[in-house]
Amino acid sequence: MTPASGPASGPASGPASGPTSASVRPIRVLLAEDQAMIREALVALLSFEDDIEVVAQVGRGDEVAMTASRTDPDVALLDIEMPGLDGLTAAGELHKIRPGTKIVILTTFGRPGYLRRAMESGVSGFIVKDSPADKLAHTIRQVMNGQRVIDPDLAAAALSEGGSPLTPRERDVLAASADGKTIQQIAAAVCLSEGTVRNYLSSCIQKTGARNRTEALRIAEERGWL
Amino acid sequence: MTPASGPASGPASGPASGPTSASVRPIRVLLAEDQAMIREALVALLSFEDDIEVVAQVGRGDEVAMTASRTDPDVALLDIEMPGLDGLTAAGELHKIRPGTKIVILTTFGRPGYLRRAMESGVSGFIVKDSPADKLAHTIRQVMNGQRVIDPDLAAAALSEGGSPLTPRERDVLAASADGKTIQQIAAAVCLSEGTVRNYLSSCIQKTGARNRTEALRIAEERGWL
DNA sequence: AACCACCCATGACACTTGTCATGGCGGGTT
DNA sequence: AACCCGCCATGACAAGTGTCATGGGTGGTT
Repeated sequence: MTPASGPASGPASGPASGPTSASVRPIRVLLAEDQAMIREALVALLSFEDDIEVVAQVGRGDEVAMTASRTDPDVALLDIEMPGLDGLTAAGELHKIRPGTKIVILTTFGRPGYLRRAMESGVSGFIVKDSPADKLAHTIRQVMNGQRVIDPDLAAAALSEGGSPLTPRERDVLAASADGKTIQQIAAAVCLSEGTVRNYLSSCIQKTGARNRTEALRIAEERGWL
Repeated sequence: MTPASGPASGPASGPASGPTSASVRPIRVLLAEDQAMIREALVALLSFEDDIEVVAQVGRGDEVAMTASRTDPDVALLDIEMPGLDGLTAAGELHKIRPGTKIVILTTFGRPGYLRRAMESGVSGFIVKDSPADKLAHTIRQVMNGQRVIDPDLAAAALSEGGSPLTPRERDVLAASADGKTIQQIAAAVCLSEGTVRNYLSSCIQKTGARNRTEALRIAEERGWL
């Protein structure tokens, strides 16, 4: 009952002529978004564009690569927050096996660290859900033209921040300290001595400029250092 | 260019006959959701329903009541996470000035505490964004018929939990402890002695069964005790 | 009046956490 | 070989945090 709910419903009736590009064959889009209602709403939104066709939908990050191989999309539209595999990792995986497929990240949080990781994963576009709706179709057409689309404010913020100063191990320990876990629990989770955990956390706190491990975790998350 | 972007675009051509109800006049819907792209995508989704018309969109909670007075909707569809005023408070406000308007909460997180607060605010429907897309239109029609629509799992979870055991002051202090704040900072924020803050936090930790204030905060948030 | 719940505060104590110095191990650089 | 960096660990100390007992004040209930 919703539009384009099948994997291949065919192009819109008549010779498709998109608002900007005049290609006969519509742009084939894979959409990955975990919340079903939002996913189908985005499909509805794109169904109004004659030159764009959603050929596949997935609700988990770990289904992106396989579904792309099967449905051969031109553009993959990926949310970041997804079960199974986050959108950024899924982007890297997809870019490795299908370098020709353009990738657009569509996310709620415009964190500079996300953007940096996205650029390292071969992503062509990065837009936030706060943007007006027409930005979505517009971005899809632009990346198909070989352009890169990045929110200007976000790009500036990402450039002003350097890369993560945390060593891999520090990162692990800090990440394991989420949800108010005890030093004991963290030590058990990462298989380390409690003293070592405290040392790592201490240096995380130093490097983030925080006063707690809780605050350090929050700061590191915002900066995309996890 | 997006469907139903104007406040009053009129009913669909021909005598409207909805899939379930056979009313001539379409159901007038007010949509409140802060993320512009999602909001317009939901509008696109609802535009496929002949018996439903989105007559107003807002991106802030504090605009709900005023816009409802101006546009006279039958149903208000409210997200919870919004700037200005959260959706639950906005629901209470709206229910007070327009008790006839049905209210549906559409949210990302299905927390039992949210549901309880929603019920106290005169809400008729409560659905999560994980639901399939057709649930949205279906829910709108059901609440128009005077029915209540609540996710069964959520209802069970909310019933199994009692109300908040936290006293108002405990709630304040715990809420002020977010983001890894120090006891000093919390005390300054709520204008209390440091010792008193520790006492309140201690009882919060007791009542939540947590081992930290960090974990206590997380638990209280999940249960909707804030 | 007696009682209870909540509010606020203080002080003492024990536990957890953050910091620092120190040292051994492995790998890569100069 | 000397050096630096990251990894892991220990021990000691200081600071922060959680717990408990205690007490005074307010307002509502029985």
